[in-house]
Amino acid sequence: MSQQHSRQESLPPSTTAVGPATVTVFASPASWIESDALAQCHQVAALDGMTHVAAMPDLHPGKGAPIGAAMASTVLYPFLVGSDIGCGIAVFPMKLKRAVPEKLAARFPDLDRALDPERDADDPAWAVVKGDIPAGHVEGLGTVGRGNHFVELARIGTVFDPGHASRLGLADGDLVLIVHSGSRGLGERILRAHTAVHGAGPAPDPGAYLAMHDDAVRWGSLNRRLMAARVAHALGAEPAEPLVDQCHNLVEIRDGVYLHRKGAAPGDGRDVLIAGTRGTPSYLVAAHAGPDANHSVAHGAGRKMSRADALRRGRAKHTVEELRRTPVGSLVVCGDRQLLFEEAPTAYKRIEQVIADLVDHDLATPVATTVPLVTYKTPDLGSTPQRDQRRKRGRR
DNA sequence: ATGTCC
Repeated sequence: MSQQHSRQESLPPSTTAVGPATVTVFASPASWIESDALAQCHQVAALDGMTHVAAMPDLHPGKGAPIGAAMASTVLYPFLVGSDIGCGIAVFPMKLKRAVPEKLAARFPDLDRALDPERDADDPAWAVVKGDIPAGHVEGLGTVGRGNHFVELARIGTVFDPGHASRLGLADGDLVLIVHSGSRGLGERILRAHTAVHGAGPAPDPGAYLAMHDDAVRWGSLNRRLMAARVAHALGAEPAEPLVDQCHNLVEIRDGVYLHRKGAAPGDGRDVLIAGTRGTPSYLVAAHAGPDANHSVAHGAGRKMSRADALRRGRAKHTVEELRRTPVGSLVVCGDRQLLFEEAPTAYKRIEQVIADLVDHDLATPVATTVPLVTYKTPDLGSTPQRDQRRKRGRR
């Protein structure tokens, strides 16, 4: 274990009370947490029924609710989970003979193109579907989506805990496929149906919401498996079950309250892949968060800049070429230039600091890093302005 | 985040 991640005395998290609810922030003073995000935490804490808000070190402002927080309440608020119900990160083993980024990038399948049950009936990826497709929802099946979603071929880098890594079947130099994606249009439809009637108010029939929500959670996990199978077949590897698959956007009933996770992964004795950026390593950690942290850990590096700021500042600071070929030597497949700037590594916090905060607060222990080889965001069509416009209008 | 308000 490196000095940086050695377990020292646990740092006391900073806790404040908002009426009956408490807000605890698991970040060191050295970590930059936007005041807007903290204000959102306190707004959430003031909601009816709220008991405790735990803010992770990747906390940043979201639409109405903060991202990177686990929020416990006696009342179920669908907007606290947001539209991407079931979003999560899965890690799959990938056995390839050679791993030349250029060659592999060229062989990635088009993950903007959905698998069609009829047209693509003979696609071998369907083998991962064991039962029914949740909610019978086939639109967008097998697609990655946009925003911070990605599919990444990576190599195990630094191994901090060889024993733990070995139990996962992993060793230095092994290849893995990381899939970060959610429930696409399904979760969005579920939230929209609620907000159209109740806005940011609670679910009047939690059971009815949870039934649809659970479908979206299952759909997201199935979709990650489908994409992993699509990529495995395209690269000439054998599809495999995920080593870890944790959902960071969902609501669960825990200790008799609704625990809303928004960009906060389950941290109760589970292994979690905490995503870095498209140009820095990610961290596989053993999570052991307790009640103060609402049994949660961070889900990624966390945005440092809004998308608008990242686009404006990125255009002045980076060339497209340096964003497509990163400092760690990986390639980023992304035919959408705007998305490339929005997702630039400099638009995110340093993953090392986020991990250090988790370690210092005794929420997680690093197992290994994954170093990107190829990150797939959206098809590279030899991007031209005309094509970007056409793609945006969905006329490919 | 999202078949996104074109």
